[in-house]
Amino acid sequence: MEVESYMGRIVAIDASMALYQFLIAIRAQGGEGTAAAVLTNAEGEQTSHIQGMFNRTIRLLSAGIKPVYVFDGKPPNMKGGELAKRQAKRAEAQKKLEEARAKGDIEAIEKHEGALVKVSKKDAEDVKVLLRAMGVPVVEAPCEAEAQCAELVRGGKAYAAGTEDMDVLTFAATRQLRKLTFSSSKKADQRIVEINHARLLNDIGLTNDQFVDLCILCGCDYTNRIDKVGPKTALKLIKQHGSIEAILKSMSTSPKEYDRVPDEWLDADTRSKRKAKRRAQALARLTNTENRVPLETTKPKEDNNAHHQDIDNKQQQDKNKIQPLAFAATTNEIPAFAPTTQSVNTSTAEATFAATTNEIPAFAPTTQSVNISTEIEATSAPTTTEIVQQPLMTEATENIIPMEVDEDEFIPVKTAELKESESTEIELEEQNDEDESKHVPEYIGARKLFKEHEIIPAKDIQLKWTKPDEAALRAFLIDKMGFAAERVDGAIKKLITAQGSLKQQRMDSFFKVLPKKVDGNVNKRPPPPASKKPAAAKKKKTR
DNA sequence: ACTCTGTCAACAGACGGG
DNA sequence: GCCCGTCC
DNA sequence: ACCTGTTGACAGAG
Repeated sequence: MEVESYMGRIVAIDASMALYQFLIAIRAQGGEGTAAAVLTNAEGEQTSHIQGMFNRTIRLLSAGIKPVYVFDGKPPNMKGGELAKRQAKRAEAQKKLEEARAKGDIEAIEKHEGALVKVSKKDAEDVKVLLRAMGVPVVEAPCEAEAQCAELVRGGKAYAAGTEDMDVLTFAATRQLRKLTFSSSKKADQRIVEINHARLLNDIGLTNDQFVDLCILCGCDYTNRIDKVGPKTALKLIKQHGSIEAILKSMSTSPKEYDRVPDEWLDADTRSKRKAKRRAQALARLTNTENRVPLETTKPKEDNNAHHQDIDNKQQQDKNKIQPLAFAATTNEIPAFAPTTQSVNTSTAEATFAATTNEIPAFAPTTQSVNISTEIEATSAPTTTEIVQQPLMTEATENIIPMEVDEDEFIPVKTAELKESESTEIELEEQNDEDESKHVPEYIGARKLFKEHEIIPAKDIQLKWTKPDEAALRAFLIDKMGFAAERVDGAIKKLITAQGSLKQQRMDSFFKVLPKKVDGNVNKRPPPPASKKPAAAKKKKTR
């Protein structure tokens, strides 16, 4: 869509994500032999994000688009393995950065600095001050900003969520706008991409519940993924079976396939059985080193994982010989039963999540389903509201066939010989098993996160765009942040013009026909065309 | 040889003058 | 239009 | 104290 089509529209934007991007992108060369660094004021406070936000907001307003910025609250208390992975990655980057600094390797410094960019509380507060002075509304989400953006759209307070992050659709935002970063100098491809949630569901032929499951399968953030299952396969599987539970059940008939399902996705019972099997395999291989029987899933991909393996080896080599073997036995980076911080974190995080989700008030679920089903109308309306609620979930979970433990085709088990040498490792693992009786499959937690995310109901939020507070802006930008007075004044002029014309444009869009050059019309809400099929490809096709 | 998948690494702004 | 230096 | 999507090159499986 052309920019002009969105004149007068309200767009909810995830501020934290924008800030993050600005901090990474807006950097200055610091002269010869120095790494590029974020812009700062005299006190050394970061200003790149201020610069970026100020410019972009003025540009949006000048185009007649009314932004509302939504800030993150507390992170959701889940993200078990993912969280641990990120922490590890971060620590690694930190280490590498220091090494690079010591060596004076500029390229490496920049690379690792980028990986460590973080939006601090203060950064966000600074931007809130800026936005309020600009007369632009700010919403503070209780949890994830994307979820709150989606609620604003669903509740009619905003026309669309403006973000690149596909998660808003999983949160059931009615519309999403991408590529909202049109620039003043016209480069090629200035189009804004609009994605309509109801149409998307209609086109790919899924209910919202199925769509959420699809996103989880594709690896939406909060969970591990099933190896070999990407977008295409995930869609195929969901269409074929209807839910993750049904897919798992189907996969459980083939040991080879079922091996790919991450431990965290299994219920406690199946999971501990699998672990018992792995343990037996590992021990058998340990004591039987001359006579190793190759496992089918054993080949580690040298190129991909060699790095990680090295690290693991450095740290654990002599402590625990089971680790490398276990690593080989699973395709995941971190064996779930390995006595590392990772597995501990995972279980505690999940326990916390399980405990807290009960407290989440009955916000979203009803609103979501109702809105979606009313918009879908034709195709799948009857099913959407009821299809996947608790009953199906639990029922299906119970039906999953546990993996066969005893018949090991490849392992010659000689239990008697194993015991004395490896008893310590075994004890370690069994201690973990205790906590794991409470284990809830990861994808179920993720599902809850998408469907019952903590939000402020849209009806409780009032949005207002007011005249900018010129004095406050000058004080903040010029005096505090050290911006050039000339530029600021110029920008403020633009801002006032844009804010002033907002009302006019809005009236125009109500009472007048739109400018001639626009061939579509703004209010067009195309009904789901029964014939239009190619759109299904649009979602994944990069084009 | 060809297609479909998955994985990895690299990368991300906006303005204005020339 | 595109390229490139600059923003703090 | 957490924080990501896209792209293009590439490898492996069917």
